[in-house]
Amino acid sequence: MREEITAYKRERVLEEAVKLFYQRGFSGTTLDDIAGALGVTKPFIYTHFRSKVELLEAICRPTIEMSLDAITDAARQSGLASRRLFDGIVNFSQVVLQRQANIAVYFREEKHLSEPGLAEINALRKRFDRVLSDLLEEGSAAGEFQIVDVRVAALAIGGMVSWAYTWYQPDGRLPIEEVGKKLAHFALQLAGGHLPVSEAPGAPPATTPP
Amino acid sequence: MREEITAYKRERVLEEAVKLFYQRGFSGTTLDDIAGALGVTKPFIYTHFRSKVELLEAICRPTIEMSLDAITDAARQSGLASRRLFDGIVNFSQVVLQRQANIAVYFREEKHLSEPGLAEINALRKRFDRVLSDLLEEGSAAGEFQIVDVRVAALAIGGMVSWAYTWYQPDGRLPIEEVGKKLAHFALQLAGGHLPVSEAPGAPPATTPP
DNA sequence: CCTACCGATCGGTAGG
DNA sequence: CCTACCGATCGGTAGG
Repeated sequence: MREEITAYKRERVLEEAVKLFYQRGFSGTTLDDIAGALGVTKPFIYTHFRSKVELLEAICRPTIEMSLDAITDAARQSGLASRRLFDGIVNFSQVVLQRQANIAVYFREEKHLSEPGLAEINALRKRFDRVLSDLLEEGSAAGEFQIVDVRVAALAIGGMVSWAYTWYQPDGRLPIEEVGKKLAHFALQLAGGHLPVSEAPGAPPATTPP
Repeated sequence: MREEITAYKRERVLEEAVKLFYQRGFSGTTLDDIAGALGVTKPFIYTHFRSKVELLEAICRPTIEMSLDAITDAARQSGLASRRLFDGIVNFSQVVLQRQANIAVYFREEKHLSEPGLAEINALRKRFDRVLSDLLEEGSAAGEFQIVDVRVAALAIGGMVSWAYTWYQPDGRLPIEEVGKKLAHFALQLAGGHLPVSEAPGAPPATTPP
């Protein structure tokens, strides 16, 4: 149980840190600010994180990992590339919009990450682009997509979705799910594809053994 | 002539500042760093800029103005919405990629802008989104585009292009012009449109008086 | 987990 | 007498 308490405290620090970094920026936020918001003092933070930069890395890396998982989980399925692309972009959009503050802090404060921390995250991003490129390539080979440059298309789609952290308003016109579906639709159209017209719920399962 | 010299000195300061802010971040760069790179001392900078923040604003605002002009110039032309969208995105891509460092610094360091400086830039960005939305709306009404949500589509296209500052490598595979055309192509496809098949150079001018 | 405090650094400005 | 600068230093604050 002690571990649970420790983990909880750590989470609370992260929660408050990402909120303040999002609002005021990394260098505009002091460790005293974070401590104050939690009703503790600065050294408390140092019992959970070695430095201000380590706090930043704990905000960024898991979020990038979730983004990679979102696209990978969908790409691994069986079925049409169009369907997997759509689902993958919906999943990825959920991560971007549900963890909007983390994504924003990552892209703004990248320069403050440590050398090894940045390297790890860059590796994850390369894998993301690779998974998306491979999926687009697969759909092109199958005649589902029409793409003049698969690598640039992957960057265009990734950017289109990532960018949503700059404009999405949680209390705005559209809920997260709606935005995700629309972005997935645009991604398909960008790739020159579309979902199958008959999307019956009773479609035959793809991996049923005989 | 004295004015020209002053303007030149100002430009040199900005040039060095954007380079260093791009490489090391706004708070990771001291005014002494910038002065040192120019072979002068810090007070020199203060004869041209009132503060470090004013330096940042001089880096950001003109670049956003150029982005707005890029899309507006194309949207104002006569002819098919498809053609104007294509040209507008090519123009906008040029700004993003030719002024890659300025764009990157703006998006990363937005939190360091002054209240009025940020407000001015936000107004420009709203106008950008409006011009692009109107163009998409126009093309939809003319039957050139198929768009489920024009406002989200404008944000998706804007994001797709803006994002290029994060991945474009000036010494990479593709020159700026090529990337611009590919992004414009993807934007058209995202909107469910395409350029007219016959793109003859001798097309009739649209505004010739009888 | 806090009080108390340091070594270092930075943006901005004085006098000349 | 002014504009354009430099050497030196100050007040205030940061991470640890």
